[in-house]
Amino acid sequence: MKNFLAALKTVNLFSGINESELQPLLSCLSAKVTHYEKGNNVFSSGESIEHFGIVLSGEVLVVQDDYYGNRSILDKIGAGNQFGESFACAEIKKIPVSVITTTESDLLFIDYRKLTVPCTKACTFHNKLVQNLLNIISLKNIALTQKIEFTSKRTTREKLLAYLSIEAKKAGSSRFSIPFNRQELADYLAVERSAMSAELSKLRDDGLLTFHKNQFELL
Amino acid sequence: MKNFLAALKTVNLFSGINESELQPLLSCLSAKVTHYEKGNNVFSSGESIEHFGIVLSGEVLVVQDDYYGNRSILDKIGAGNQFGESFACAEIKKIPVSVITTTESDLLFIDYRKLTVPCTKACTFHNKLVQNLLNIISLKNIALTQKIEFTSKRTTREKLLAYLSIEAKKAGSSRFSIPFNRQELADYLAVERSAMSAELSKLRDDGLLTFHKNQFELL
DNA sequence: CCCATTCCGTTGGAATTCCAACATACTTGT
DNA sequence: ACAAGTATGTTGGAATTCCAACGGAATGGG
Repeated sequence: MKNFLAALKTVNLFSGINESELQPLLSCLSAKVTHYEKGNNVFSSGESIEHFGIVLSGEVLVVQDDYYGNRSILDKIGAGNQFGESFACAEIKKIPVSVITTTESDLLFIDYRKLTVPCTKACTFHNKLVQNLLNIISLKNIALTQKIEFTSKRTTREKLLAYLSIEAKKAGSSRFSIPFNRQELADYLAVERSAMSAELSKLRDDGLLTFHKNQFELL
Repeated sequence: MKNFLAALKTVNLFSGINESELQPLLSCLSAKVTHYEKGNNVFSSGESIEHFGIVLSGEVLVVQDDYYGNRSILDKIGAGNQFGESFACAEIKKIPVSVITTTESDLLFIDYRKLTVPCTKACTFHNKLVQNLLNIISLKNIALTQKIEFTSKRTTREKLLAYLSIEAKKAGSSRFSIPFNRQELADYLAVERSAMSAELSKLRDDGLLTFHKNQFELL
């Protein structure tokens, strides 16, 4: 486990937990590390899982196959990040996704039930872990809700204005910068990059905003 | 509190908790009921909240105001349902939404920190509560992710096929029914109802599926 | 400095969606 | 059975987006 200390320290599920507590914590949770070769199935859709994973080294993909067998990539998880926690915590009988390794990987698995049930030793970090987990899932929840707000608008113009006006409000100023380049913003809002660029220019011509690179100002 | 027993029994956060345990549970959590008049602000955007609400009677709206002051309704919460739990659990400094009552309402507030910290009396329901909360938020998470998968497709046809093919897979059969009428499905997929109807007909003519009301079959 | 690459804005035609309007079931209440 | 209301399918023109292609600006090596 020592080899993975660097990775473990970057896991946000463990944030606020002292490095010296990590070892007892992991044994208390009876966490297990498993090594996978490239291209292995970690979880298969249809399974029921009560544990979730943390990538210590390597990379995994969360993928979804539709009725016709077309596979789409939902997420790419690198070292220090976790996967499957929502499915484990939701206790659903059949997970709708599969998880596969894209490289040789070391994965840490944690049983989510062990988190919520305080152990006999009254470990102090149990509460912290649960709070961290709630934090992580809730933050994701908020981000997803926000994104749906934007992508549910019908036109590119509406999507842009919805997104930019929330960013302005978040920044507390009419001048603000966004964390995306054009292609990323287009993907985020689910529109064409070039059409979005054109619409940005039109918004500028209509006197609604100005921009330079990822610096924007609403007028 | 007794007046609200019927409502409390429908709260899914309390599912699996015995009715006789509700009273001690609520006092252990130092939960408080507050009465609101119609049109009151329960939470205001910009605040920081460490407690979330449960509607015992009446109704509240979760709303978001953009930079220009346009208000959009994110959610409508009736008796037995909760609001704000993601914001409380995410511990964000400024919530991006406001919550207002649309009718006279009785709201129950619970401090989310009291949930995660076991009390001195070792209440048995603490674990259950935390698991329920994780469950609820995770399920919402999964539902939101799924919806984004569909709405991120570019064309109505792609959205329909993505949605229907996942429903077919979920049902484990090429024949299945969906929980939406046409207008609801259109709203869910963020497209026009009439355009969607037309596209459904085209998909039928193209031999990809058949349907009758909310009964579908993929071919 | 030059070359390759990436990012961004622009443009025009094809494809798609929106929108309003209308027709036809199907439902519901009386 | 009838009327009113709701849900769904259809259609045509307007508006929007997609898509491919291109050019210029900015960036990063070598």
